[in-house]
Amino acid sequence: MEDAIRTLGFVRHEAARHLRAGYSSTVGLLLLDWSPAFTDIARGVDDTTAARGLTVLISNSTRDTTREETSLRLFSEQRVAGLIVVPHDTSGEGLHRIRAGGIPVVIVDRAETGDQGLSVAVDDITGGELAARHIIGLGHRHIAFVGDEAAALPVQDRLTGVLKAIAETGGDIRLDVLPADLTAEAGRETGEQLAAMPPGKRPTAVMTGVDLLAVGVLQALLQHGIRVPQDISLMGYDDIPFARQLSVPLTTVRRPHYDMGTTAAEMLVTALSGQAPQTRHVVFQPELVVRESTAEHPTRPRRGRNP
Amino acid sequence: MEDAIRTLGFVRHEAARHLRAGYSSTVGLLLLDWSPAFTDIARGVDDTTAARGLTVLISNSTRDTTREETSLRLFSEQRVAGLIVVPHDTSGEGLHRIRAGGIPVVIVDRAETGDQGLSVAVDDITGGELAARHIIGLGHRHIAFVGDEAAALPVQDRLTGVLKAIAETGGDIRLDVLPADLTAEAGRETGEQLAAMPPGKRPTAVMTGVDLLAVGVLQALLQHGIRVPQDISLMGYDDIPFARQLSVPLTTVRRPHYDMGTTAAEMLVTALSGQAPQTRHVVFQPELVVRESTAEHPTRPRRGRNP
DNA sequence: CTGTTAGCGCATTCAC
DNA sequence: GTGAATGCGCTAACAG
Repeated sequence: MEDAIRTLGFVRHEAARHLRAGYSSTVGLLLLDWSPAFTDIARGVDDTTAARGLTVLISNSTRDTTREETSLRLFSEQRVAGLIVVPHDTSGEGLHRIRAGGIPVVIVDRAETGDQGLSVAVDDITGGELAARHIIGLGHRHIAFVGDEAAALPVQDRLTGVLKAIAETGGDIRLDVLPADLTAEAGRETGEQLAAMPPGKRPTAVMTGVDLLAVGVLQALLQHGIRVPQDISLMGYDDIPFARQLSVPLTTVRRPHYDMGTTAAEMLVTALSGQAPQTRHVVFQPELVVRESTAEHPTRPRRGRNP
Repeated sequence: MEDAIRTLGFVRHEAARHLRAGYSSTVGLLLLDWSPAFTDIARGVDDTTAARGLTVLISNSTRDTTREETSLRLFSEQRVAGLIVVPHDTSGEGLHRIRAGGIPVVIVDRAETGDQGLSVAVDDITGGELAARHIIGLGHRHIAFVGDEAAALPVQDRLTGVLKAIAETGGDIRLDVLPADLTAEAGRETGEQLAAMPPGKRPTAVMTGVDLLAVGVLQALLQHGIRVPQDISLMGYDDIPFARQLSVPLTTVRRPHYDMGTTAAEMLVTALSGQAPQTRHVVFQPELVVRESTAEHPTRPRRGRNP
């Protein structure tokens, strides 16, 4: 019988099965873009769901509210069994509708609370503090933060952490916030700006909202003969796989993207099986990774050495 | 009316629509893995299909025949409208069944011919020649090729090109083929082997089947104090986005992965609309990208300078 | 132009 | 145990 099915080339019609059964074995994954951090999350989700026989519908919002809404509507129409979403900041409406529809949604990269939803996030405020303390501890007093404070919530959190760390130290520290999209190209442009400043007026340390920005900044700086870390310390955020391989191995703050993906997928699978989740909201702690792109401020020696 | 639909929260049931209409608006994308080159292809496919309102089901075979078959079966069950597949080398059967089923399939990264299928590939034999000529032109006479000759067909093509270029020069060139999986980790291991050889017996130039391998080789070499390119020239293949950002910017051969993705998706869209394709088989030409990881062989000066 | 109906392929139910 | 009937939600065809 099984043999006959195979020989005759019969293939089950999933749409019909789905319609009849009332449930599907497809889950949706909505990313913000295809950058390395999100690709790692996708890998984690993919590995976990594939092992469970689930199919994954992947979409990316390109950080655009309209495209996000469209993707969510398409997912709804597909009647996905569940959804893993890295939300764009202005979202909310479409997600509420879906959750109201009763299908489980795991929010990734945005801290949630309450006993309704499911989420996987990273404590980026602490991450920002970690980064800033490292830089401040190195003696830097004029720091730049590169990143789009206006757009991405997790980047805002990092900046909040930086400000918190600065506030704690007392207050003779200057922080310039340089808005930029979260791409290597935007990093390059910011690097150009930095390079164009007179050396005396330049920040001595640059922190970026994401590693991708640091990649661009680094490239522009080196191209203009500005040495990293001797002339400027540079620090990223994310620890994407290539951070350690850059021309100057990047000091950064690690976020466990792959694990975020597997965790989100596991939470979703649990929810799909109807079980109560162990924890509704997982928050990963970021970790400082010191490599070679940061160094002590050259003209301001360590406290207690020189007068 | 439209308003009423929106207010009442009505969402079309895609599975029912699909079942009734007999066709779906979902296409499948089957990758070999989530490495940067394939992610770029996915980006291209995603951008193109999203603009057309198509949903993309993404899966990866992890270069495993069984997983490939499973993915293809799942795609069949979903009755995807079309398929874009980067095939694992031992595949064929499952694809034939699907094509026999009449749904259009675009094969990516494998040269196809004939007036039946659709394909997007790169002339990797020429790419291999390009790479080898560059290395040979630099005066290297003992070369290593790192890559899994046994597994991936495109990598075999590159090696074929290398051998061709070597044959053309006459014959005092030694080529060591070092098998390795196509990962940075495998590259690291190969780099360790290279570092362990006595300097005199070491190849003076290393070509890798993919950039990811070169990343690992470079890391291991530098860690053992072997300078690139002064002690060993290193050359990759692919030109992944990070190749230029490595600690030593990588000389490599560029393949236009993103464009391969958009092209494959456009061919699929054309086929779905029932039109005859302009060309069934697109072959991109690779391009040599010389950066800083390759240099002249130190002990063998350029012809015509010293005796 | 609006309203009704039939049937896509499956899984579940009920009859045998 | 095997076999036929039903209906999931849509859309195309048809009737009014």
